[in-house]
Amino acid sequence: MPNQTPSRKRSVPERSRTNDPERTKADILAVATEEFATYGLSGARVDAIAERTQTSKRMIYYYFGGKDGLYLAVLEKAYADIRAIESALELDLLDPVEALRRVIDQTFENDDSHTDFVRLVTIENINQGKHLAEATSIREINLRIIQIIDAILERGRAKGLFRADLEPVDVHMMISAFCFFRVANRHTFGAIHRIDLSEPGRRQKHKQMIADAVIGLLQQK
Amino acid sequence: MPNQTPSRKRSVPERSRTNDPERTKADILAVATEEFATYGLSGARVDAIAERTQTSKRMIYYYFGGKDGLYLAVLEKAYADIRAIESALELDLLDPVEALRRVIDQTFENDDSHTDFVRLVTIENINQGKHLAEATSIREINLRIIQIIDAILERGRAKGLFRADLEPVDVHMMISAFCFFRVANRHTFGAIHRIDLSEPGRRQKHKQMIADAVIGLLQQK
DNA sequence: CGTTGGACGTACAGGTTCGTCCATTATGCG
DNA sequence: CGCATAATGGACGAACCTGTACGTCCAACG
Repeated sequence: MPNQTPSRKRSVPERSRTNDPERTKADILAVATEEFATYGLSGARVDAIAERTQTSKRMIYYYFGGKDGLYLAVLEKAYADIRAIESALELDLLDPVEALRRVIDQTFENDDSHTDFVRLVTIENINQGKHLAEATSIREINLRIIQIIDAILERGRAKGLFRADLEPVDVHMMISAFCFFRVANRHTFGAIHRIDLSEPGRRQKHKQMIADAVIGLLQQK
Repeated sequence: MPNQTPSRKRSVPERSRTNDPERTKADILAVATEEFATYGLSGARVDAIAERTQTSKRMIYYYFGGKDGLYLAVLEKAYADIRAIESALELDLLDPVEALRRVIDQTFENDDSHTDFVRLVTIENINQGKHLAEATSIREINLRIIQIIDAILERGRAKGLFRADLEPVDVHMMISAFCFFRVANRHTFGAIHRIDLSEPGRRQKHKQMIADAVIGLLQQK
């Protein structure tokens, strides 16, 4: 007597399945991004991701190989999405100070509105950047911003506006540090000092602050 | 006939057990700090901590109630240790600019040399600051630095050196953001830009940068 | 020198989580 | 139209992880 399988759940076969690999992958990625950003790499649950997806856990392993593969895909997509925004800057015609102000504004707004991205980067640092090391694509993406700042600094120096002893990477770090910290550490910093960092007034003030500080620093001496 | 325990491992009974609660707790805390800082809250393993301890897992539950309790204790101790250092600053006699430079120097060195602390704060932010909210002691600890900066700003304004429209919290955030970011994001930032943020030359340069930027900002206008 | 209570160790129960097996349906192509 | 292959679902297993039951050891003290 072979194993009968009569008790199959027999869900109403009215709706037929439609294969759509791209949609399935995108669906998984979107849900996974949220899960990883919320709970971290070790805190995220594959089952939880699968459940909130239109598809099943089997598909995660089919397309992404496993939890780590999925995490890497999420990380790459997050960086790529941010790149798309930054690359759109058109600054060649502006005077250096104004151009720099726009770059800072852009970074500020980016970090502020893409909290998932900020959290993923934070998580990757907790993980000591091990996954990022494998993703060569991510490196190229971020060099764009260095080129942009470099060009601005060059033009600024040519006009005698900026000092010459600061490298683009250091200027970028200063800007990034401030904008990133505001978002990444908003919970502890907010709780300790009892302030809401997302409140519009303070937001504006902070944006002004970092711009004034960076530009002031470049004009010193 | 009482239950014989013949198959007992029979470890050389030379060394007798000495009860030392304080030592046991400190031992657990030290190991746990490292584990949590390395793997995060969800990534840390109670078994792993117990194994690297002189004592057993039972004691973790005995003294700290569980994984969460242990994590909270680790977090509190980390903040307390940092406080002890910062409170030692003696700045009343210095002129405001020099005093501020010392505060910045202190913050820079603190973050740079206490990577465990930086990682724990990062982890707590990933966790949305939920544990920190329960630890009222931590809040008080951090208000000290605000008082210090406030006093410096007051004296600076009295002498007509500093502008009046920046709050101590905002100045503190600017300093913290830079110093914290350097350590917290050193993996991703270092990998992307292929630089070693702990290299002495760059370290010095960064310390100079943030000090010049903050002081310059306060002296603007 | 027997009793007592805090400090401690071992083993395990209960639940969770990742990853896979097997079966099934869709789709493209000859 | 039939077959090969890609895409999909559900259930399951094995490892892992937290927390606990239960018993032992030790120092202090009357």
